[in-house]
Amino acid sequence: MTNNSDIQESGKRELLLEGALKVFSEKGFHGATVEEVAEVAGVGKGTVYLYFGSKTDLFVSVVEEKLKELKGVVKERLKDLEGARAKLAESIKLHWEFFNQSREFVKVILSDLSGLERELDERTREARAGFIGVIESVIEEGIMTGEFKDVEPRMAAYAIEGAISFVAFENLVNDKSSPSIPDASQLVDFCLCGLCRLG
Amino acid sequence: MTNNSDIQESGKRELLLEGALKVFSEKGFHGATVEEVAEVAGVGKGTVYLYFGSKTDLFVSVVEEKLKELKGVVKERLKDLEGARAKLAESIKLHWEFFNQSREFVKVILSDLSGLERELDERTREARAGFIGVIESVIEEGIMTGEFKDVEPRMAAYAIEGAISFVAFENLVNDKSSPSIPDASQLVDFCLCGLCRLG
Amino acid sequence: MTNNSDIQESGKRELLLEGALKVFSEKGFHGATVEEVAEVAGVGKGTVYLYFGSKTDLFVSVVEEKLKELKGVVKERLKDLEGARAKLAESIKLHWEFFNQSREFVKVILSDLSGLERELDERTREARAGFIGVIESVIEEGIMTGEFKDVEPRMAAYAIEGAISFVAFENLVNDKSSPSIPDASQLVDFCLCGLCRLG
Amino acid sequence: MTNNSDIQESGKRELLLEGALKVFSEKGFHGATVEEVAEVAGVGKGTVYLYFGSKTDLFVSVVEEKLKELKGVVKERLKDLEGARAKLAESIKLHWEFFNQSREFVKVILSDLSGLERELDERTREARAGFIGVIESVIEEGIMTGEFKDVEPRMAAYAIEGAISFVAFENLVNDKSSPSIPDASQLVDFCLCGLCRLG
DNA sequence: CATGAATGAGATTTCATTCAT
DNA sequence: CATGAATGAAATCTCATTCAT
Repeated sequence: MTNNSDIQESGKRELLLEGALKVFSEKGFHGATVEEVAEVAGVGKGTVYLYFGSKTDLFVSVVEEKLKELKGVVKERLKDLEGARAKLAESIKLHWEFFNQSREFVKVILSDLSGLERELDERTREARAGFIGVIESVIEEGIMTGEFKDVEPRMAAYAIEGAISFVAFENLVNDKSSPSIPDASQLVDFCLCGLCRLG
Repeated sequence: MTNNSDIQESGKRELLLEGALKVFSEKGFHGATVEEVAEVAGVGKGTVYLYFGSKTDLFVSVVEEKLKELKGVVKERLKDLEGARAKLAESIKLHWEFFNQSREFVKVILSDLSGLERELDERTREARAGFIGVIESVIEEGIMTGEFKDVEPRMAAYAIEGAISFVAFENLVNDKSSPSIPDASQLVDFCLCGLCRLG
Repeated sequence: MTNNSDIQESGKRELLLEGALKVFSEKGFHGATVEEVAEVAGVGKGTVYLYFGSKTDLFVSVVEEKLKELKGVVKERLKDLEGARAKLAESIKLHWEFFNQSREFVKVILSDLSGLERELDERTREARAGFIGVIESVIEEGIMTGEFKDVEPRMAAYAIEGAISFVAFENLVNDKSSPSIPDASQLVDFCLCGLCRLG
Repeated sequence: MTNNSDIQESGKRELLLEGALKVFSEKGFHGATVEEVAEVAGVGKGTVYLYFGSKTDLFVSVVEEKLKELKGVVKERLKDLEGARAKLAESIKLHWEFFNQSREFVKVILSDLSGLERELDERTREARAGFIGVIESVIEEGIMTGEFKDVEPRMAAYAIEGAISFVAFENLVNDKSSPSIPDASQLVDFCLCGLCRLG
């Protein structure tokens, strides 16, 4: 949809996104080569450029895709919940599950994109913003209903995102095959109530 | 005959570390070139390899150096404080100041090093762990004194580190010349007490 | 059952030659892509290879076609003329008109085909030679009748061809929408009488 | 002087220009590879980019260099001559000698540069114009002194240039080891007096 | 006959690293 | 110790050509 939009639905685009996710996750943006992505996707090198404008476009597309996916899941699940607290808890839980399900993806998110072309950088930022926007909304809602304190919603959202990402990343680099904290409840508690024991 | 060790006392190493910090911060690991670092440091390109084994070694050294520095500062300041709460608050504050003082450094910390040589990767991890260890200790102390809940200290430390980093990063990519939240008090409150209104 | 030869009478070949002329003229041999030629011709990319052996073959065919066409036109017009002088003048005029009618074609003629496959190179050379042969014959005739000096006919023909081509090309690269010398009379005079003022 | 101006005088630049002249002459711009040029020049591939910004820059530099050289030679020789006629004759002679001395260079001059970057295209045009300017001046002089007819000087200059180039090229593609017309006198006569027998 | 998705050889260019001075 | 000219491995991307439909 980025480059050549009218290509027959052969599923190659999906194959490529999957392969790219895998390779970028393992090696990061710069460590990965287009050739390897193509190989993993089971297509020729040139085919990549039939579906994506450049290596960077491919990368950004992977990020967009995944974040959009998560955003969708989160929004869907929040519909049935009442109360900002419950919603935030659920968001964090889903987020956590997502990161532990396709764990290497954290590395993709944290990948060094300094020096990307403006437009693509923009797209990454937007995808991230869109995704974080969901959490931001929940926080805003909580502030309105009085459940949450009067914080800067965006800041809080990024703080939460950061907390989840870093814990997930830590799990990852320590090569634990399963996360050291098995469920998200500790993170939920941390975000909602902080570290301090209540008065 | 001021100094007879085989450590060159010409100060070039320091010059290089400074230059590298600046350039890596601006362009990230992959965006930076050894040549530019040498230029900024005011030395020849070949000189880099007299003091550092490789570009990566230089990069890792910068990270180590900076994290060690911050670790030292934090430890020093914590000595005079009483109570894990106060100590954690101070840690966060210093951390925040650090990130906003040499703001671009966040990018360095988050830089994509996937696929690095094992040894160097190890050193980065250790530097980070050592640095985070300070916060971890404070948390452990708080748990013991009953100030903090009985959380997994490492997880909590990473959550805090992540929260700070992401908020700082968000400030960065939005090109705000000054951070949107001017001091760290909101972050401190978030980490200590969470989002929920008490009672 | 209009035509039973194995020559496809769908007109695609002609369409392709036309499209190729246009595209090669605009972008030169190397700047043009087979895909664009096919697009302009309104056929599929693969179709090109049904009618031509390769991109180069297509290119050479265009040259052949056009030069043959011009050769035909010139020969036809010369039939009714008397005297080598008049014939040469008419040839130059037609040549000039041709170059200014499909002006970009000069670029095609001058296009860099170095390193072409021998066979194709040969064909270009022959086409050019055949085309120039007309002028050569006129010159030979003029020498016999005593109208022209006893020059090497081929050399003279190439000199004339070069003079016309370069002036046309100069017009082209200077982006003049109409040639700076509107008719060929100056060129005719140059070729017939040279620069020097008589006696 | 194009890219990195302050490189020690190791003679590599000259080596590269020579190698490039040779390779571009044999294979044309597109047929030549940077690697081969480097090989012929006896340097590494990367070295090319130390002295020239790109393959195209290298190519244009060769053209500039050679045309400037010829221009210089012509100007020098014309100084001692009297009369536009004699000057033009000498110019043509030198031109002819030049083309037959480094004969393959014609192909370089005629090379297909469609689609070059604007700036470089400009440089080629200017080099050519500067070179042809010499002939143009001579023609202007001749017109003023009454030796030549009142033609458009630029057109005449290009016509002459074209005549010489095409004859030289014809010699070349026919693989004659020595030119079919050994000296330039026929060309001189053609340009000065045309084909027609006087009176 | 016609198509265009797929391919992969091949070209340019960058840049970490070396080493002669 | 210091330098920076030289190198060449490696990566991205293009595009003529093929072939299954």
